[in-house]
Amino acid sequence: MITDPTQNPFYSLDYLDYLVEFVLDRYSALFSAEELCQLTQYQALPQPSRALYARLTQRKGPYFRLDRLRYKEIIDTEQAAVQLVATKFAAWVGSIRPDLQLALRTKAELKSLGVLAAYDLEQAAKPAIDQALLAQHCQLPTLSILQLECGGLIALCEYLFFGNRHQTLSEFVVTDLGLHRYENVDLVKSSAFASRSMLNANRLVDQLRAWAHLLEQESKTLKQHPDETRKARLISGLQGLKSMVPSAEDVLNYALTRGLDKLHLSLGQSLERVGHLTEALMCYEQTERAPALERRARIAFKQSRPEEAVGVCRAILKDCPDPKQRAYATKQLSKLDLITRERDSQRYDTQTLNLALTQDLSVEQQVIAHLESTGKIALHTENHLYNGLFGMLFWDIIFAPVPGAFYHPFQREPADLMEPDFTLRRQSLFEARFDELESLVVRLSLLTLNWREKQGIANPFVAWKSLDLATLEFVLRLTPWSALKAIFKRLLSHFQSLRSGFPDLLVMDTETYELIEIKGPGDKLQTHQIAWLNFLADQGIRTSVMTVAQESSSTSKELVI
DNA sequence: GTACAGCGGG
DNA sequence: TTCACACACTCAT
DNA sequence: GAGTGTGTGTCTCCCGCTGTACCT
Ligand SMILES: [Mn+2]
Repeated sequence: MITDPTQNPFYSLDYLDYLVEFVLDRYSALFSAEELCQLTQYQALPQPSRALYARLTQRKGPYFRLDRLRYKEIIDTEQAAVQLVATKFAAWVGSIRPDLQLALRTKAELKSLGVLAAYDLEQAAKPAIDQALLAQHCQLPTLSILQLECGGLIALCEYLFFGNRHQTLSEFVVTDLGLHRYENVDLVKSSAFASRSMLNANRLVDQLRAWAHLLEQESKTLKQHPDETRKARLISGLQGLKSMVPSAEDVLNYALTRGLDKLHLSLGQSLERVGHLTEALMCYEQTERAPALERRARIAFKQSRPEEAVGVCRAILKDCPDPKQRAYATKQLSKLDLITRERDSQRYDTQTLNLALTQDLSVEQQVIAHLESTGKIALHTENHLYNGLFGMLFWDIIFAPVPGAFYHPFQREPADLMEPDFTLRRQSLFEARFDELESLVVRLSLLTLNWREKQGIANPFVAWKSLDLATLEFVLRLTPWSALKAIFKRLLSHFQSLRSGFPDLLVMDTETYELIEIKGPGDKLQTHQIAWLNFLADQGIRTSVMTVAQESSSTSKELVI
């Protein structure tokens, strides 16, 4: 904890000071001379000015009415503001911006000044009022308006600190209030960025992804409501964006690789949607991330280059772990008689249940209620169950201070979690843990210990609210280690694509449990669900798919196996 | 008058 | 400002 | 039936205030 925001009126300033010192300590080599100078100037400001700056940089801004700035830790706001202006951290713009004199006033204020009645604008919308009064050069008493300068400086510090653009200083508040909890990891001088060029590349890719996201939305809109003009603009936007994507340099960090991968997929998908298949293909060729290979194969088929498509499908089967892409490749190749699909027999059970379904509850909840009437306890645990057990039993390894994995105190996961070499970089730790876990006593005690000690702390594998200790203990006790070990190893082999697809329900009887995937009317098994169902069944875990049908007019509830 | 969205504080 | 899942829709078969 | 898109819950807090639009 850095400070207690409920007690310390200067909490906002203390957080900013902490952050600035942190980045100066760790990243001073990445700042330009000008940025360093500004930061030094900031640190030399009198406390009230720094306090005001700390407040304003957290707000949307960048314009603020002096008369609306009231903070209990700042006695003389005007004096603090004057200092900020003197050091160029802010500027007075009230007298040179008549538009702001209007925009920063409320409708009620303009009304009490009598200008609405004078120009017959009582019923107009606020933007229209502002525009009209501005055009009339309407004179009003001048408000002092402060414009924040160097806003980018603190944004840069925040980006350096967190290594991403979605966390901000409010993370400090929320954490010190106990609303978020993060594992305490020794940061071992790890850095989010090793050089300025790496930093810049990350920020650029973040920006490009934001734009690509907007264009992706636009491409969806246009698919529904075609408009040639907007489509042409969209396409040129996509092409422009595509040409701005930096090539993978040698100075890559995990976040940048991931960002680039997602950017290529996003652009590829948008281009595909507007029918520019060749350019989409070029995007997909830039990344290994699923479903790039599948998209490449589909496009090659569409463009009548079956040899190329077949090659891509073979590549999927050769070294891609994603079940969805593998299923696609298998299907295509066997359709062409290029492989003999070893009759991938179904190894899980199926059952059908007729229920009088209602709209107000999910099918899963209704089945749970039905099972309870038969004396069984069912929970909708889905992916949380085995992932949660994994998180509990491997907690300290997930948060092991591997170089480069943790670089600030608010990380919910190691930076390299999704990397293929995540396991390799923790090889000996995993091996030792797998050995220890051979003992049921160790498994149970690790679970209990971590459940108590780590309660509520963020862990990418643990969804605290949807689990409870008794359930996990029950499952741990009743799952043979060989099965659990196999599940964990499969999870570890490619967490990104294998953490999902588990059956919906955990159904517990007195001394057994089973897993049931619920399929309501109109819902079908997905390929990664089939993959897990078969795998779990292979491990000897009772696994089935329950198809729920709307009960016909008869009132009987019957279970047909 | 109410409903709602956005913002800001802790 | 994600991701997983169920569900709805379209098209070609 | 396959492919694609959409809606929902969940994730990364939660409450209160303000300003606006729209309303019987
Ligand atoms: Mn289901």
